[in-house]
Amino acid sequence: MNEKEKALIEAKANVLKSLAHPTRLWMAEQLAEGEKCVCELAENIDADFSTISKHLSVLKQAGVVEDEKRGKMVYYKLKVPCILKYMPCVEAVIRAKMEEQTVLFK
Amino acid sequence: MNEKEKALIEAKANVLKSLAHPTRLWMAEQLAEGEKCVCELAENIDADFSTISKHLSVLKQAGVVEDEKRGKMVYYKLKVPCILKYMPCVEAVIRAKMEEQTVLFK
DNA sequence: ATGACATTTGGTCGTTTTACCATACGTGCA
DNA sequence: TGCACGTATGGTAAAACGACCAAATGTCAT
Repeated sequence: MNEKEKALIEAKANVLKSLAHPTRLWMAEQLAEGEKCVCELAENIDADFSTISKHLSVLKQAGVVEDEKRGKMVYYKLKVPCILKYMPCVEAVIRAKMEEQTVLFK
Repeated sequence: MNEKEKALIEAKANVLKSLAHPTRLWMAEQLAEGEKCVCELAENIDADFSTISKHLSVLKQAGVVEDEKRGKMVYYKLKVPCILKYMPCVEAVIRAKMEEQTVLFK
């Protein structure tokens, strides 16, 4: 693996990592419906505002979302919407695992 | 968000997390070509065997890969191959970010 | 300007992750 | 049976992460 491939793998892993947290994944899924301000996202998250803000910052750093300040509020939206098209496959992994465990009881 | 939704989000985040490490993502990509034994994967990774084994164990726990022991060797393969179909979109995120940074020099 | 509001930033601390080393386990061959 | 080989497991230390609190920033209305 050369330097370039290594850098690409690291970059990809980083994008995945940004989504690999329940709160951040949930936020991204919410944004799939359209842009939302931080306050709207925060309504349904039981965590400090500063925590929420930091999670959004991680997604932004990763390039998954972008923000725009309008008045007092900051709006976030998905930057590359396909980023969530993947979830059915992720769910397939989970289903496969659950089925396997279910078999143990038969 | 009810308990069930919460559990699903956590499960999904967990699958993503298993892939959100350069070494593990690289391994998964290698396995897309077909099953490989630990020794084959190890050839191209600069890390301790125990480290490699633990990474594979994380992928297995997450349900992304499965293993099969044949003789002295253990073979791993992708369990749900679609899990890598996503990478083009992940790369799109990276490209978008890079283009943005490039613009800064114009 | 002042205060209230929405969000971000800095600091601290407990938890999790990751890498390495040493060691254990299971398998096939001498 | 004993040894070498391929892989997994346990322990430990360093680094990264995530949550909270406190305080800063920027914006709007007064």
